[in-house]
Amino acid sequence: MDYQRYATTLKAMSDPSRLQIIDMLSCGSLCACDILPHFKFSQPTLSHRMKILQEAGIISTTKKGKWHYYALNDEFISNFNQSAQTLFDDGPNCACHQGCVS
Amino acid sequence: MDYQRYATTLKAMSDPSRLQIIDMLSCGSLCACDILPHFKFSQPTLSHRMKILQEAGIISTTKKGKWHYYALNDEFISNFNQSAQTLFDDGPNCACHQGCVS
DNA sequence: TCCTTAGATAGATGAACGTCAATATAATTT
DNA sequence: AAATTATATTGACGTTCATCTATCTAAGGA
Repeated sequence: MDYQRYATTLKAMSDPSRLQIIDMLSCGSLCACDILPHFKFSQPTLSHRMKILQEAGIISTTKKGKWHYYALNDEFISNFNQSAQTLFDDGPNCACHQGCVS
Repeated sequence: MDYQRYATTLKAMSDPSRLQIIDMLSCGSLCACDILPHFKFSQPTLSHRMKILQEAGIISTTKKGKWHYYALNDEFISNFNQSAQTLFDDGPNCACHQGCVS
């Protein structure tokens, strides 16, 4: 499995407010102006955070008029669940397949 | 859901080598001296990383003679999977339950 | 055209993180 | 007891990260 790629995804998620944003997006898309009032940080900080989520492949942006709508990527969720399963199941990188006695 | 707690877990996981260590432990326990040769970093760095994983509740340590054995915590895996499901499913913090139109 | 609103970008600053060399501790072996 | 092996701790240093203020762009409305 691609540890680097999965680590990048996890790092983008590893923040309480980014998790809350993901939770908020789990039933539909929202624009930044809907998200911002739920948090204490500034607008540039939200913009920065959304960029992190986007670069990690977690969300996508679509533009409508002057609003930018953010939505969770479906592949993100399925990739995430699959990576978790691969990680926790016995696999080729698992210790017991490399000659170690556990 | 407890975003802070879940974020702490994800942050501890959000590193390629720590993911690889979790993968190695997914079928049994290992001591540090079994893990270290798989990586390029030094022994103190491994010790530091194991402490991060332990403080996040991901692994537990048991001492046998001069060896410290590390093992994944069962609750970690079940908590992780449950948190993921809670996050991605519609829930009370989801946008559509807070008066936003998506 | 000017003003307002939504959002992004730039640059600065302080905090957190990863790493290593050196050293400490603890168990084992000789 | 002295040497060795396994691991942890300390302290330092450089890097990355989160945040802010200020500014910029783009779209809409007066």
